[in-house]
Amino acid sequence: MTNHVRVRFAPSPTGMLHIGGLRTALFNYLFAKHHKGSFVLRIEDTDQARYVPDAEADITTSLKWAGLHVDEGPDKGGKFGPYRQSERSELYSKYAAKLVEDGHAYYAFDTAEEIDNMRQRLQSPDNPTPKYDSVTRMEMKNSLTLPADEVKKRLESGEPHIIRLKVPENETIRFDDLIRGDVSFESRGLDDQVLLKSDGLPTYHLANVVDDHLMEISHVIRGEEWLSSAPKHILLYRYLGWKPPVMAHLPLIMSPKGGKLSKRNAEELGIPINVRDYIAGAYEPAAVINFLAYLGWSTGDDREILTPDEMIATFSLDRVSKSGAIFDLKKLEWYNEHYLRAMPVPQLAGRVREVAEREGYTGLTDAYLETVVRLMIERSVRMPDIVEQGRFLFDAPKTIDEGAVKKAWKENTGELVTEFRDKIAGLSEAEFTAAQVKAVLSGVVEAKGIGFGKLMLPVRLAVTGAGSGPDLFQTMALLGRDEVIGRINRSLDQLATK
RNA sequence: GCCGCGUUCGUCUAGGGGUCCAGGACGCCGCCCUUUCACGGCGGUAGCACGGGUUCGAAUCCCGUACGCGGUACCA
Repeated sequence: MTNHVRVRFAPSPTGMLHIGGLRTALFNYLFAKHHKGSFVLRIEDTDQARYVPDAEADITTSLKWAGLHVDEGPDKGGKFGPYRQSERSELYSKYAAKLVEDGHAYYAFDTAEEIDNMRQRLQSPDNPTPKYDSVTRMEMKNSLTLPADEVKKRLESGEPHIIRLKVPENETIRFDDLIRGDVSFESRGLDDQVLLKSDGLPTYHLANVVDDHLMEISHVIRGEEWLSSAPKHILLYRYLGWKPPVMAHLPLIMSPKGGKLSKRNAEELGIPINVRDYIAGAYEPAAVINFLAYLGWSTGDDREILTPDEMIATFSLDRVSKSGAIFDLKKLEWYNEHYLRAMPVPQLAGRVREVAEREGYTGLTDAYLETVVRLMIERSVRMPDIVEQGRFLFDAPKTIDEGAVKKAWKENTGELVTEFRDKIAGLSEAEFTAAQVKAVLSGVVEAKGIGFGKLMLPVRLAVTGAGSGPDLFQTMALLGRDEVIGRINRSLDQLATK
């Protein structure tokens, strides 16, 4: 298994890259890197109707963001290209024709209506979705039922047609899945899968088999939603005379509400569904990757935080679980906090600057921003929280928390705060340090013989507008004497007129 | 309906016949730290779906049931 491991991530550009897709990509990537193999990106754009022009760029951007670098792909090239299926269409029709020639596939001329009619005719409570299969194909319009010369005539006249796989009537198809072990299907339960569509393009089933073989893919690692069609793929490998790659079907990522994680059942829970939403939400890629890695996989020891290298070193498919994993946003947030706090302050400050400037807080020094980061980091989940939760460090509060005022602002509070203000006004800007300001406040408190909080809380309210937050004295020192005094004056006015 | 795959704390999981009256992490709860909040530290809550086997012994093996999920397209 250590020989020439080649895996692929093969998304179809029908929409933005899904978080579940990123997890599939991650597992492929980790497996490839663990075995010193290749990670291939292949774009499965065989569905003209659902094609989304921006999707491929989104996939590429998302993988880069996550740090999953591809060894071969549309942008990167490689000796197995092209890596877009739309650029390989002749290949598929060639193999489809060969399959027909060998008697393992056949031409079908049925219109959509005719297939519909068949389904309606055969539909019953016992069989709600009749298939085009080994029993019904003999009553349809195809090269198995039509005389050879008529088939030829139809083909030559350019009549729209498709190619279907001729699934054997009664056979057990089994394969060994690396995650699930021995899996078997009865061929009678399979339909005669369409291989080549009437637009001349292949379906996923044909295309993935042809490409995986031609690209020398050693392991197919994909979501469990593909397990049911795996036997058809096994059949195709056999009929084409190829050795199938090793299969591994990953457990699905589920919504806390049940079912596959999808836009509908995730976004209302605050779970971003597309990778681009994580990027926009400023999640830490390392956190998302660490979180995703543990969704269906574990190291077997007690580690929770892993660097990419550690993941690569430890990863193995036999430690992937079989059952679906529910997406836990709280755990992702825990990971995100962890990685956020592990980041060097100057680096974080640089990123905070971008957010701050976008909101109009310009002209701030690096030193200022770095202090903001130190003050806010312990109470932020994502980077932009530093600005959102710490807005009072950028701007005077527009409002003062009503509830906190009710609790902390008593009869004589105004006078106390006024006295504190007058005292700090006597400090020079240079003297206006956290320690000094704290000493001033302590002095007032002691002189009045009251509790520390009786004055500290009102001052906090007056300066930040909130009843809680980072250390008040460091906050005031950062803001500076004049700003603090200005805010206190405005708050005093505001609270006096109530 | 049929086919397939699953089922250990609320969640992610460890566990691959005795060392498990089941371990870790997130969450939740409590205490400590702090004359704010948060961080941090400490502690706690909580689980082998059910029923039959096999075995001296089962969370671990087998069968069945229930439940969940996936598939059942000229979509991937």
